[in-house]
Amino acid sequence: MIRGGFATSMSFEGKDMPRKGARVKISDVSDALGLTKSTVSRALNHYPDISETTRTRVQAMADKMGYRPLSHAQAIRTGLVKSLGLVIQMGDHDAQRPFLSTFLAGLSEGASAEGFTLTIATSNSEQATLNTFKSMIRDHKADGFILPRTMVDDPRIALLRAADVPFVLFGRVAGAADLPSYDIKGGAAMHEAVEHLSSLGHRQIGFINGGTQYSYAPTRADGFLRGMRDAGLSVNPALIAQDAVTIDQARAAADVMLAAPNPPTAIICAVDMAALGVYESAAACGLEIGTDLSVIGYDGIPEGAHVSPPLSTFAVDFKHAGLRLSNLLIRNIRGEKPTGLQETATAQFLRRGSTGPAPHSQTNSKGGNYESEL
Amino acid sequence: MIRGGFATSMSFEGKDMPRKGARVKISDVSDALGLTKSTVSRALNHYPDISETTRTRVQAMADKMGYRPLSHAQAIRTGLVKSLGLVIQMGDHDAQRPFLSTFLAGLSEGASAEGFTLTIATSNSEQATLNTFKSMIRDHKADGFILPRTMVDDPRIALLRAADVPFVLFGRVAGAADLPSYDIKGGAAMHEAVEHLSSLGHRQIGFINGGTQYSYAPTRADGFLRGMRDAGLSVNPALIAQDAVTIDQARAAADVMLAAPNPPTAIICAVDMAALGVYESAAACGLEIGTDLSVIGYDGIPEGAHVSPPLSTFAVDFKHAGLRLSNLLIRNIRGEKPTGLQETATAQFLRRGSTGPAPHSQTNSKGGNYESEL
DNA sequence: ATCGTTTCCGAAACCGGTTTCGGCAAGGGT
DNA sequence: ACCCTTGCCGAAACCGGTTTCGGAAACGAT
Repeated sequence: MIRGGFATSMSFEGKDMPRKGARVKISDVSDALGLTKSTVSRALNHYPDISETTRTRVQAMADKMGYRPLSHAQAIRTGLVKSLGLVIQMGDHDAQRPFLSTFLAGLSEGASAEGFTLTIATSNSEQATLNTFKSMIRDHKADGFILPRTMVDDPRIALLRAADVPFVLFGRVAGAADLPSYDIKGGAAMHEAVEHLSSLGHRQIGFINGGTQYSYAPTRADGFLRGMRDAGLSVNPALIAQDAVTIDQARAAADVMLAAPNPPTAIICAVDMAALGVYESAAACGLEIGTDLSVIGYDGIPEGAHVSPPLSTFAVDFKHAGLRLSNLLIRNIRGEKPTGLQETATAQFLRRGSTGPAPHSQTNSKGGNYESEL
Repeated sequence: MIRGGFATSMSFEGKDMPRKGARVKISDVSDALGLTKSTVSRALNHYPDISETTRTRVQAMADKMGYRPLSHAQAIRTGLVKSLGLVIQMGDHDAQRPFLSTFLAGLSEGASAEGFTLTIATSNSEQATLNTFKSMIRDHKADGFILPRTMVDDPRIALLRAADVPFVLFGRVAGAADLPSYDIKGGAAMHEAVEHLSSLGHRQIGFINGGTQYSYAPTRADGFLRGMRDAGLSVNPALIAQDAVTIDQARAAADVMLAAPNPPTAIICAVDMAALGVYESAAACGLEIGTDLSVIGYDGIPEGAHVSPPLSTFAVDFKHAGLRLSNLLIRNIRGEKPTGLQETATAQFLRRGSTGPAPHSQTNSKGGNYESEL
């Protein structure tokens, strides 16, 4: 056992034994097996011209020696750096901030499951974002990109399409059915919100939408309008606001609504941050949330559980979103057709304290009975 | 002009002209200049054996042609992938979440300023974090790492030291004066907090510390104790709590303090989240923040400005922290001695509504006079 | 037995750079 | 005039892989 043969599988203990701490490279594996590195490479990459027996033999030795190919070494030939790119645009509004960490967790998990890493960059403006994309594409820092917060006319899409670089959208965009995407059905959520409030007797329902430049805005507005129609409620244009993504913006919008001739008894917000603005506006008006005024948000930010009363909202699973997005992107990078790379998910309604029966309601005042409908 | 000479500098329009859209590689540059690629490489990398005239000539042509070396192509020879690694450990507590985006913005800006990118990964446990480090080191995914939330006995440090990989600490750790680090002087902030409260007449001051496993905890506790001593106040052990990093944990700790024989008139929190917990506890006790009970936080989370009353706190510039950390790390990667790679910064006190004169105070009840001391 | 296929692997080129080595020409000293 | 530096660049090896090409051996069919 000590004086081993001269051509056994132990031969890599000889003079060619890799130094302690040194990376084991492909030639180490091929030397240990008495093969050439080209054979080892093809074996590990499942080339059809390698026999199954040597393939398993190579795989076993590679595992035993702990061989892991250097991704940037293969990248120079294959053109794949095994990395997913994410450009985070700060500043327009903070709404994505609360979810960022869980979103990243999902992305990271999905990426590392396939041996990919996550390369991220930040930018302060749309122009800076596009420039960042250009330089990352030029230097091939990533094999594909995740595009958070899809916009209705998204310049990133044009850029990436022109550069012929794979990408996946977080949020669908009209007229681009051939693009990989993952989306939460926010329209259905808004529809469900109206349904819920209607069942509680509300008839004057306001809607505070998010940023109109984002693709989710028309979708959620549509869901709200369909919900109103399906519930047989008339829509009061004075109770619809746009572009409220911060607390202050939403507060201003709610101030106007609550001072209108026919003030709403409930307000649906396209984003949770806006709902928190409604809280402030209601407090200023002396209205109590949950009794005088019902509020429903969307996103499921942690703060929503700590405000008083706790915010009824639609929770989005951002970790799962990240997980799916990275998976879709990787499959797109590997050449799958975009048609099969489109997924949607549902936001989960969390009924908490901010929704209650409509005040002065002649209809059913006990809304709890309707929970089973949700 | 159309029939150009056959050996002019325009010669790269000939058959060897790079195809439209194709990357310009180093051989394109060398061909255009009539040099070899080795010369071009050395010229661009400031080798001393290249004459100044050809160096500038090469540089000019490289700029003109838009040549950018492929970082993963040079990596295979140089061993540098031009990337900074960040492993974010989720879950222990959410405190880092609110700052994550600005922190990343700083890191990204500092990295890209030197041509580096940011490679990030997430993990769910300490063990997973260490494993992630190991695999990222083994596969050389980054040239160095940023270690957020330094712990008192940090296993990441041992791991990275053993692997001989550059890294920089966010937060100092005792007994490791030879490591690159960036830190905010939280001890000084706590000291200043006591000073401020003392000047407002408070004599019973509680302290709710953060997670004891983090290196900031003893530092801030020390700052608090020194502040108490310097203010001539006695420390009541019953008014000191540890390990409160969430709202609920801090609420529980405050509940105990406020029920103590000698309840505090002010509570200093090592983290803002804890301060929010104190708000809840005070509300439950019927105490009004800012008058019955003063509260000071630390971190400067955005929510602090929106609670009622707005939270007095020490704001930390996380963007600047990220900026400096990436700079320090890059310089460490480039071989600078760790001794010169240590920086500290100061947290800025934001006096808002949660601090007021001590109730029943026989001393100065108008604390505003003391603002100039801060 | 002969010949054409397959099967399977080695040899060598290649990817886009970097680094070592050696040599030519100009410059300097005597 | 000769030799020895020095400055400066080309040639070639190298980094750690991948991919193409070609040929030897095994196989099958006639």
